[in-house]
Amino acid sequence: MASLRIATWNINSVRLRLPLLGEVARSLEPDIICLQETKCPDELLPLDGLKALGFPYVAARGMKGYNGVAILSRIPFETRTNDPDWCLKGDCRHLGITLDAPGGPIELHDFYVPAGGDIPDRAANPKFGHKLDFVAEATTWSVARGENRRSVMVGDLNIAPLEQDVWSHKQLLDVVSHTPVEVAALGAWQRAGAWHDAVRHFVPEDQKLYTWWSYRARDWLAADRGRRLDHVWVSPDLAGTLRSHAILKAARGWEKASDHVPVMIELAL
DNA sequence: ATGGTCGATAGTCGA
Repeated sequence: MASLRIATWNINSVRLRLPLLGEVARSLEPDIICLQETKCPDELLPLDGLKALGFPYVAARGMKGYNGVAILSRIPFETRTNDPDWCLKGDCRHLGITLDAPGGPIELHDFYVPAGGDIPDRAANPKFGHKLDFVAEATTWSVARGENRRSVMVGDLNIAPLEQDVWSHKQLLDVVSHTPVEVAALGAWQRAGAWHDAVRHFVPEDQKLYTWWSYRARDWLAADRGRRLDHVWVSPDLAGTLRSHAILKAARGWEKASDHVPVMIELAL
């Protein structure tokens, strides 16, 4: 049995937080790290620094200022090239690879779903419409592709689907990230791919679970008003290989922290 | 108490 550890982290600037990425690598010892919000054009990616952390294989889809995803790996992979340009915006929110994993290839998708702005109304707020359109497109894409096999999907999905994925279900019903329309959309996407929630596999649904705490809180730890926005999903055939999970909450308390913390799952292949 | 704090960027925009 070989172990495969896949982590996901909204790093909120890969250039600013390259040292913290090293801390993540040392803390979790992942084989693969999927990043979101790298905020870095590909030609400015600190490639040597990333490789020096122990990840010789790197793929990135970045742009100036906003968004951006990247995948770092200790094992070889091929980058997928024909996946959709979501909402035809060219905005660097998805990167897919095929991993040369133990026991055969594994398809891995790294997503950064639009945050959706502040007002949960498509007419009043185009960003919210974009978010819903993005998830709907991804759902349609999943339906067309049929049931996933040996596939993993990670990322900042910017939706906290379960009541215990937010600090107060009632108080966040009208807050973008936890509105019923978003939760329904994410559920449709998940069902379309028959995806298995790999973190809730280990943590019962009646237990609070967060991966993000706002920068705006006076004391994020004391207030603990978090949300679970970052997810790892696996295809049904991989559910039985799930061995462990980790949510690196300590990373939120680091100097110059991202507002998201790394999430990791371990497969026994 | 509708605020608050970040990052990229060079005025604000996005989160």
